[in-house]
Amino acid sequence: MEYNFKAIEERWQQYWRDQKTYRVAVDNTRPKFYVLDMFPYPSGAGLHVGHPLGYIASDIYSRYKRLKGFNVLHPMGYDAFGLPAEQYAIQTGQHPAVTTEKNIARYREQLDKIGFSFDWEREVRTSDPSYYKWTQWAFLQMFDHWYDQQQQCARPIEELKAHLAAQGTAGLQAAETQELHLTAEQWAAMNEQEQERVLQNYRLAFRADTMVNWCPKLGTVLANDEVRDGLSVRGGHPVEQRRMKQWLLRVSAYAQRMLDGLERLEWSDSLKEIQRNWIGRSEGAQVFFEVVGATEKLEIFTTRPDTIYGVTFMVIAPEHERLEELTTEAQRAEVEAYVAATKKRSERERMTETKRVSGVFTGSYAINPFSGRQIPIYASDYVLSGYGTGAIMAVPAHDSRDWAFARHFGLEIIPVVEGGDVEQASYDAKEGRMINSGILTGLDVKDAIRLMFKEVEARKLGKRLVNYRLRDAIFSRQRYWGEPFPIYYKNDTAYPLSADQLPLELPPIANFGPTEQGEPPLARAEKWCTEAGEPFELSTMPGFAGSSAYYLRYMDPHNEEALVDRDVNSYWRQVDLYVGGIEHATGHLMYSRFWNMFLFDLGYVCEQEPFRKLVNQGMIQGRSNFVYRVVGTNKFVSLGLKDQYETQEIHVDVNIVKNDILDTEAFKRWMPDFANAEFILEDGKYICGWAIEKMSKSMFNVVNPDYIVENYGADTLRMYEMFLGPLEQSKPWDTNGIDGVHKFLKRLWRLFYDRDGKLLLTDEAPTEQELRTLHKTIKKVSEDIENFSFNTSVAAFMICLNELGDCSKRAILEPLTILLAPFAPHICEELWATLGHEESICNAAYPTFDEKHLTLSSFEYPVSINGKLRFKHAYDLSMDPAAIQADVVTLPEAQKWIEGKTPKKVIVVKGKIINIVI
RNA sequence: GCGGAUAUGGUGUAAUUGGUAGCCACGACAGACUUAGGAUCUGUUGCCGAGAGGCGUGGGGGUUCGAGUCCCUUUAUCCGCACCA
Repeated sequence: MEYNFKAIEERWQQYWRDQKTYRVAVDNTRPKFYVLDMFPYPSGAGLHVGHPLGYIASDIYSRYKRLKGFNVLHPMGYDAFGLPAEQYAIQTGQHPAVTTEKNIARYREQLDKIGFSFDWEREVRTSDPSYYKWTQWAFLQMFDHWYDQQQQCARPIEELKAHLAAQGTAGLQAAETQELHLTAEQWAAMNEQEQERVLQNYRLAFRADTMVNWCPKLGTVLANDEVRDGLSVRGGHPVEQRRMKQWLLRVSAYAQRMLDGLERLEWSDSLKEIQRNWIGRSEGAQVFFEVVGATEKLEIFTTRPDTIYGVTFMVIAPEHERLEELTTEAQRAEVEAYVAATKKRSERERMTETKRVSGVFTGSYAINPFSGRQIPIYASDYVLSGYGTGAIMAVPAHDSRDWAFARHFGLEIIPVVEGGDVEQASYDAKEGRMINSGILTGLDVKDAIRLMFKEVEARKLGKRLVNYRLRDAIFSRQRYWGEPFPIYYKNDTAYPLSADQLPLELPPIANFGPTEQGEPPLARAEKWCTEAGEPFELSTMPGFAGSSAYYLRYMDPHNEEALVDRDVNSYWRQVDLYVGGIEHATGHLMYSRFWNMFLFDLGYVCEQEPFRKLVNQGMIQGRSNFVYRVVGTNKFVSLGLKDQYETQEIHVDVNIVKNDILDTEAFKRWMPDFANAEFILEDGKYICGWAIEKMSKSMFNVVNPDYIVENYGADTLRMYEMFLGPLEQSKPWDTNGIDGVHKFLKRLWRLFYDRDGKLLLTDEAPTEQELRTLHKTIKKVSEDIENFSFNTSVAAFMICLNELGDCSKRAILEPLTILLAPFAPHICEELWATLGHEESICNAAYPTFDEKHLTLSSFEYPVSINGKLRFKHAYDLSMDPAAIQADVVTLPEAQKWIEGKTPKKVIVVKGKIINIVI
């Protein structure tokens, strides 16, 4: 009987469904383990062979943990809101809910075929009202809280109101949009709307007029992580800066905690580094500069207060709110022209032309508080409005950008740190002795910085300050297919719905594009207002809203009273292992941490961090194949001969190429154009060229998992994806080579059954050699799984079979079957049944290795390190210990190696000296 | 510009973490069985060399009895951030 993977896989998938094998529940008698995959956005294209890579790895780990006795939570769901479904809707009029539903069905079908151990009863969909109720709920909680910097904790807005009523802003240390100074009397004198405007300055979910990334093509604003190189990540459309009133989340309030929290996470160093950069903490000072003829001082942020004597001018961003006030009549025309020109330049242009110096003099002067000199104030787009205060003190001698600006406008350059030649370039290094710097002269830079921090505070010119690059997240999108805001308006003031009014369901509309007035699509909805007629918010929430707490919902997906029950949450606690792509480093993985910390502050969850350990699987790229058409003919020339002709390279479907050899008949059938193609072969074959490219339809290099499952089975697919290389490494998919893994499973099968289907199992006692092989494999495989080194564990299985030869002994095969079950669950279930077990192999116990069988052949070998003798323990199972002993000989020549000293022993293996013991 | 990662046969990779470089596979070559092979099995396969032998982990240097592994330097590729004051 041959290994009939198709029948086996169908049978066991059905069995798992029927028996609810993968259903989990809270069980206080067993330790828990939570393994999570980043849930997919169900796109219309379905899964390609790269998508399941992480799912397979996490499934292996889940199954392994379960066999080890853990109660494993391993859920799956769909990130179902999103732009592609909406754009498809705009083009075709099909409701996004319909296409999403269809795509999910397709995804589920593909996932099921691969044999995952998901508990599907816990499935969540972010677009489901019973799910997004809790997204809206969390938003309302953020709306109702502010961040107390002193207690490092979110607190109810009522407590803030009480504080304002009692003492105004005095003594308030809150995360805020801008610094406010109010007395209790001023607060009391405000009407409701005025008070609300003040509160918006503190709420963790708030509305503000800010510069946003506006994408005209998509008709929506985008968050910073959704924009790359001035283009939208989705679609690659140009993005421009615009001032708009938007909802934001005060993510920046948690910057320091998110930075500190990284220390406690088992994430890769590179990922932590990306988040550190994104948070971008920098220590410096806030300094106020007096402006000639103005009452209000100009506030700047600097990390180099030591260079203040070298400040020869100031620069503010073109968007700076005081630009107009600082512009003198004489300069007005020029400044306005500059601002207009800046606005016209897209974000992309601004970024690609960073070397181009531009700017304009405002006509105003400030006074350097230390040197007392008058210095001109410029506006330039090299100063960003969003960072710090949008204004800088320029030190051309020690900042390359200021230097370039000063050179361009002929401004003075005063060196204040020894070390460089300011005629040639700025000297940016933070080391050297201070010169030309009044009280600082003669000090080392580091001491000067320290002294200046004190001086600035002593002279009441400003204070020490930590700045973060991390911006608040823009939370509204002018789109239809997202969560509606549980917000309505009265006199342009936002009011929250109460929790019992949730979910606020997305209303049906027929046309999904923006209105002619440029309003979001929800403006088309009928009766999109409260019963009293107050209009609801027209924007919807962004994609990251729904994915920010889904891991919590999986713990308790059917709870209608709470996002997650407290007791349930204190059992599952947090995700122990999270597997997903690194592309979410600055998006989802930041927002989730923020969201979770916020819920932690409110006492809804018991862990600060959502994901304890995180593994980033690499991207699977495509491996494209090419044929070479002789120009002007329908003749195709094989790779090795193509240089003899003038050829044109054409992508060919990788599914009709095997081991780079083209199936010429299939090629003729592939496209009408090629029906009567002729071939110039080499050695009777047509060899294709190849290249590594992104996996995409247009390159004809998409390999579908269904195709692999159909032809080789899910178990082969699972093992081959792992065998391809280290999990975290990006690598191209190459179906060549899958035969090796498939052959392995067939060989395993043949240890149980012969060709005629006769059972080969025996109860014979295993030999010592066989036991050694078994226990070595147990040790290797379990260590490898713990280290996510799945490629080497697959290799270990192959070595194991090679060594076992045709051993059909139950005592060897039974533990081996359990060992392999996480990788190839279907065939192992079948073999497990063959071994006479009635229960699923998922309920078996993972075998442990016995040192006894390993120590037998292990030996200690001496190593001398820095002249000291140490012994290392080694398991070299390929060697007979007796033979090793025999190889220990003394060689006179070895004395030469150690310069005269007499060696005690020289260890020689296969005639080579591998060690000399002194 | 700053930061991070990687570099090993024709290909994917492995190496007890400083101890026989190339495990395990793919591919290729040869053979067996076969009407047939995109089935199965056996053998060979880093490079040069008929052989003995020599050379070999991107390049150069260093530490060490011993380096793919550690240090310095350099090159290439990939990724992240990027007027962040």
